[in-house]
Amino acid sequence: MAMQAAGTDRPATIHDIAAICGVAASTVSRALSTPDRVNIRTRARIQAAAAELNYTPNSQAKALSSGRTGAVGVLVPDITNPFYFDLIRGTQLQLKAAGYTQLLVDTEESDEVEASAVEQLRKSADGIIVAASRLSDEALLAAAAKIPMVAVNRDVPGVPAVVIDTPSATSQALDHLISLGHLRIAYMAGPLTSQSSTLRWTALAAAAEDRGVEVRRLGPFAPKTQSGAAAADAAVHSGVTACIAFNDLIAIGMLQRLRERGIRVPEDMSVVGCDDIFGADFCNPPLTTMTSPIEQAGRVAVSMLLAQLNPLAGGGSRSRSLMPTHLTVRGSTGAAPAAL
Amino acid sequence: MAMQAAGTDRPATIHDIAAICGVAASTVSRALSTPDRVNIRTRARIQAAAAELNYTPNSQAKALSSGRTGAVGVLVPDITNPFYFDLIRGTQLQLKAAGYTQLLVDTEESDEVEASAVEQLRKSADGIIVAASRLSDEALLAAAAKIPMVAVNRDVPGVPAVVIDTPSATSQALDHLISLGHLRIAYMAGPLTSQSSTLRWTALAAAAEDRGVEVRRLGPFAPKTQSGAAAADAAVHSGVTACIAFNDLIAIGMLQRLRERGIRVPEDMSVVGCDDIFGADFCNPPLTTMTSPIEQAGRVAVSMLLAQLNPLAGGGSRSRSLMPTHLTVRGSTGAAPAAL
DNA sequence: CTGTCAATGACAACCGATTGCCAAAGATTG
DNA sequence: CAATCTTTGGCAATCGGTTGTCATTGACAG
Repeated sequence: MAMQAAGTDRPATIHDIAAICGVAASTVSRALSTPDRVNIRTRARIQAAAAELNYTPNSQAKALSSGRTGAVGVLVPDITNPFYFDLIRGTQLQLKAAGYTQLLVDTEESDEVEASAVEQLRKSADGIIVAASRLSDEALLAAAAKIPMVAVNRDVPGVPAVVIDTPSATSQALDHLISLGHLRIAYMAGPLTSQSSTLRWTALAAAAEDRGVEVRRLGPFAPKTQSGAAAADAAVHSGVTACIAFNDLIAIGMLQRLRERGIRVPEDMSVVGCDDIFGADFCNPPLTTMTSPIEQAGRVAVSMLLAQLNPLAGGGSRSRSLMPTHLTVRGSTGAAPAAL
Repeated sequence: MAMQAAGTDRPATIHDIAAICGVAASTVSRALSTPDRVNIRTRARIQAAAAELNYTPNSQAKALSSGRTGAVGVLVPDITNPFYFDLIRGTQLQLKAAGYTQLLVDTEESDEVEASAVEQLRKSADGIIVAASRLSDEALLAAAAKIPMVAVNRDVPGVPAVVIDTPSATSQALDHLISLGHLRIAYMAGPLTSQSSTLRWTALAAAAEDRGVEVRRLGPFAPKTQSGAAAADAAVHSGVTACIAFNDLIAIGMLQRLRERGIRVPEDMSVVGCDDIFGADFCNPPLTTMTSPIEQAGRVAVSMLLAQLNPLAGGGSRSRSLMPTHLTVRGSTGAAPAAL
């Protein structure tokens, strides 16, 4: 059995170490955080004692006195959406590497929940990463003034952001469909509050006009596989031969519905998704989609946030990062059906 | 512009309220947390002022002085595994409903990372939920002695747990396969450190002996779609006509590989998964699998943990909860191929 | 009219660290 | 040998609450 902390089962504090080493608590604090301010021999003793007692600083106390919490809030609209899994994984990895803790919050696609989460996190986190914010531009800007923030897939001047460049990939998708002979194409829109969906539609409409093909907008549809049924029916009813969906969830849902209705993909209808989430490669048929570097976006967002928090080295941190995407062609797109 | 906190942009504290109401800070604290200890009129004034200043208690300070953090750690072996998405969603929902914050940690399938996370969380969380722990029985028991804990899918006497009863579902799966005429069946095992995999195999082997069919164990395989390729090859090589996979990820990976190799499912080979994760219903062919109430398990785990933390009402909290599962038959299982 | 008790709210210690300020001790220099 | 500077480490305040203790007050019973 050990000598010192035999009886005490509660975690060691800075005072325990101070008592053992015969120094003041403040000296222990300095030895551990500002080693240069302490004599090398005292420091060694203190560090040895700390290791002996298996000391870890109490993060609450640290946060209270220093003002920094060592935590970063990550806000996502829907924790069950696989898109955010990849994002969360990216942030988690990078945050852990930097010694930060991730506070994950599901804002349930609600601007109110999101606003209150921001208010809450303002005190318990050093910064936040907001994915696909549902807040208005003004509200987001106001929030960014209160707490260091990086937005993901949300472009508001004045708010540092990581934006996945799906809009430019939509023209690749469009060209792909055109090259397969499609002339009547639909865009299956996402939520009205989603800026991504709006930007994607704008880019698509511009590209369509440029190429002289007709693209109509249908929806909005909730970004869930279940809404794919409605989307599929709407697409069939509108008479298009190909669709570009707001995201893979809708696209996968469409595939299921089209199969149920006996409409063959891609012979009768081509479907393009967006994001290349888990499942896009093994659905039936495998989904042609715009592949996004989601996890990487999460890592970049964390890097930008940390740069904001610790503005140490030279070179001001970039305030906007555009992530490239590309079209991944699989089995859900094919030649347009011959006109009757 | 407002009267009081016009200039100050930093969050209001208990002292601000005290100053406004002309009472001591402690009175404010009591008015908000122990309303009965304060005169109803003073209380009203304080509450009004608190609302006016948009006061929210500082969670760090609260944690430091009260010893309770209002946070619960959730440890999962692999944050990218869709199984845990559902679990996380369940815990997130229930924790939020109870006013707790979720601290999500990815232990990377490593017992060391897991142990250090537990040690860390011990000070910054009121309790933890450990999914599919990789710790030894002794280590887990020791950890549970230090901090309130609920294990998920890990059965160690003395540690409260939520266990999804997949072992008993394996005999359903086996009977299903037998009824389809399969006589040579393989179990594609998960990680050696996974207790779930071991229990599932034990149950399956017992059931097989009971029914007089041959079930061999192959693997272990990592619980990822990528390992499905190796699993598929092993299954084909072993000459079985049906497999029961440790989980859906492996099963889905197998489907992909079998398709590549031109082996038809279910005509040449039947595949059964486990968990019914996102994707199991739209892969090709749709996967026959043992459906687990994963999200519900997360919610139950939180309830059990909270009951442990606040042992208020009568009826000691249950220390073990078994979640029922059932077989969901889809397209990946079919009649055994006729013997040559 | 006085003694007892409950209700109320102030005071101060405390949670575990950080940090500004200062004094003591040792090193350096003229 | 004295004067000055530097290193080192202690003291105490602070962060924002919680909570035990105690004094004051008014109500009520005897």
